[in-house]
Amino acid sequence: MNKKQLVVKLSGALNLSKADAERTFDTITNTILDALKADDSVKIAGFGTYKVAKRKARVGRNPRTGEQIQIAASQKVKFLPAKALKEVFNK
Amino acid sequence: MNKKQLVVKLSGALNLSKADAERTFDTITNTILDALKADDSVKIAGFGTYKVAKRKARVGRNPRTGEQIQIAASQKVKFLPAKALKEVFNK
DNA sequence: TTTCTATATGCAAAAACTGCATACCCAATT
DNA sequence: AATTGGGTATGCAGTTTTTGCATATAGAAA
Repeated sequence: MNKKQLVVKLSGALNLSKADAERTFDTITNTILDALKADDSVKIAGFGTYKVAKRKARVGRNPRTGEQIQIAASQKVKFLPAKALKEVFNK
Repeated sequence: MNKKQLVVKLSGALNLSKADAERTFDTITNTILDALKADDSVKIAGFGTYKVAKRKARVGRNPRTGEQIQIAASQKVKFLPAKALKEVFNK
């Protein structure tokens, strides 16, 4: 399912125009992103937690040439599924 | 930030009551979950992709006792941040 | 049409996962 | 508004899993 299909579903479920549904959805993702940018984690009960994970620098490799490469430290957004979410998929 | 705080922010940004903002948000998470339950991945351009990862059974270990443990196969929801999202946190 | 994403490759190192106790924070009920 | 029940974070070791490097291409999405 892509974003467009999701927006269509939301449009129906929320009784909104597609444009409004999309705007609503974008507002939510932006709100979450803003919190993450401010180095805050976002905990959503029954769904999961978004947090920014810091990854250390390390040695990588160019798979084509086999050549070693230094990989800089980086940050990435992590999503940790809530307990309820894990149970849904393991019953 | 927890769900309640997020709902308050959305309520302001979307000009909705808190109850409506929460209902809207729940509808979105439920829609995503339904797709995942149907074994579909959810790809949101500019944000990320949710998919269900299947993990095989394996042998683990109790860190306290060192005892070997059989771990059953399981599934978990994975979130892969989109390119745009990685860039935000690495500039 | 033009941008975005998945894939596939080998390999080193970081990170996750396991059980479990404690502390903590949140959500819901009274 | 306050209490309580429950989910979540943390630390521990050692093994499994994941990550992410470059790059082209195919396919899909905006």
